[in-house]
Amino acid sequence: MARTVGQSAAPPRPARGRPAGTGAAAKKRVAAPNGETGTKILDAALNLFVQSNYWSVTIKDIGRATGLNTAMIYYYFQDKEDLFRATVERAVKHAFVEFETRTNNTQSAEEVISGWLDTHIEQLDLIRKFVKISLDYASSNNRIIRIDKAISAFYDHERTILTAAIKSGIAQGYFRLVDAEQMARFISTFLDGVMARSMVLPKFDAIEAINELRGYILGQLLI
Amino acid sequence: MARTVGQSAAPPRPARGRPAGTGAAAKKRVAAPNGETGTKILDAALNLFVQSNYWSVTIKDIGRATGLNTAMIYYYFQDKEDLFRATVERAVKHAFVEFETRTNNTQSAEEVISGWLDTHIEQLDLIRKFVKISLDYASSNNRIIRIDKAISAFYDHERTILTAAIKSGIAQGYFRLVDAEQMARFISTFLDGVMARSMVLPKFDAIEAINELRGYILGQLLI
DNA sequence: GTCTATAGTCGGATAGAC
DNA sequence: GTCTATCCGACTATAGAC
Repeated sequence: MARTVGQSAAPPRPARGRPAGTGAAAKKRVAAPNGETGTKILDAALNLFVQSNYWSVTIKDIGRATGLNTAMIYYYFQDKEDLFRATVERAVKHAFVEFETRTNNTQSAEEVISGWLDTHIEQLDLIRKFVKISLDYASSNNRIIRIDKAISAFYDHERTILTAAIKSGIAQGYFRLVDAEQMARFISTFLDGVMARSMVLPKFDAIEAINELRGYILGQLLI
Repeated sequence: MARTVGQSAAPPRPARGRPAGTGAAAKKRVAAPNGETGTKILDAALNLFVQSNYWSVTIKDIGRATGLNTAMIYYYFQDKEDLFRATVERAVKHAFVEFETRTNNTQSAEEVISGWLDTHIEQLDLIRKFVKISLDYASSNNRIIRIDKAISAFYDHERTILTAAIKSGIAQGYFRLVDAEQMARFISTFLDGVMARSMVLPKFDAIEAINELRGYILGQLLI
């Protein structure tokens, strides 16, 4: 984000509380978080992070939500940031699975685009969670390559699917000759707006907005 | 935001650190924050809140940024939350001033709508700040009536201007007969998407996106 | 109005028993 | 794998001198 005032960028402050790496432990995660407990922690953490935000949720909150002792969190994850990273990656993976299921069988270009919007309606909560934690992560000033990649992967995937569908529709003579990349970006940006606005204004009707988008888009595309 | 998991909503936790109202002070703000120093604090606070977020910014950060002692913050504001409230209200007020200046002299309906987009391009940074702190506030789970009102006022103002312009254009025969409310919501939602996406993806070209929106909108409206 | 100093509290992370 | 107990640091807010 552009900074307009001549303040020096704040370097990432170390987390509050006892500094990590103080003790003698070798600092390796003992268990891969794929078992029952690790997954339970990830699910609870995601919901807590989404309900408020990364900085407001404490390790003790996650312990309470899972019925686990706080020390258990550190048995499965290196630290709070590592837990957040795993949470983001898991959310993206979930969203992907839904998307792939949707776009798996070959469909007409119009069905792909409309199906994409349907996915956003059906998976509204999941995608809003993804956007929410992406926004939180963006304001953390602490880049983590794996998280950057997970977020980019989501948007790249979206762009790829939409662009291909639009180009295909044009090639087959169903769609008007539009700039496919631009149109895909337009759809994607609007969908982000739906997610953002439904966070800020609880009365906002996200489904209605998506359906209105569908009308505009198809009106533009269909010959 | 809808909660899908059966966890009880976390009640707002009291702020960390020493509890407010512990001491004997009468707890009234001594000075109205309109003087030089109060304004300086507000400006610095806004920029810091936007650069990262409410929970990561400390009173000491604001002290450093202003060159003031931390105790001075509490001389001008009741507590951190009160400072945040004043910051939001100030940002909204700023944005309003810009908008009013723009929409002051009578113009054609097309000019009003296009001018609105121009305002978003020219005041991109200011409006993004507003959206950013609105999003942060939305995830605070701690409603403050004055902040709710300030945020709603912004969106209501936007809706009013756009709807009126579209209706006027229709009445005067320049625009197609569209649902004015729906179209205004569409524009407004897309603009939110532009702001959100430019936070998440630094490479995103917000100005280009707004100009593309202009093309779509005028294409829809103009006969 | 501005500062120094510090109280009171909370949260992240660890050690080590079982 | 799970828990108890606790350390250490960071934070908000205050008291009170000047």
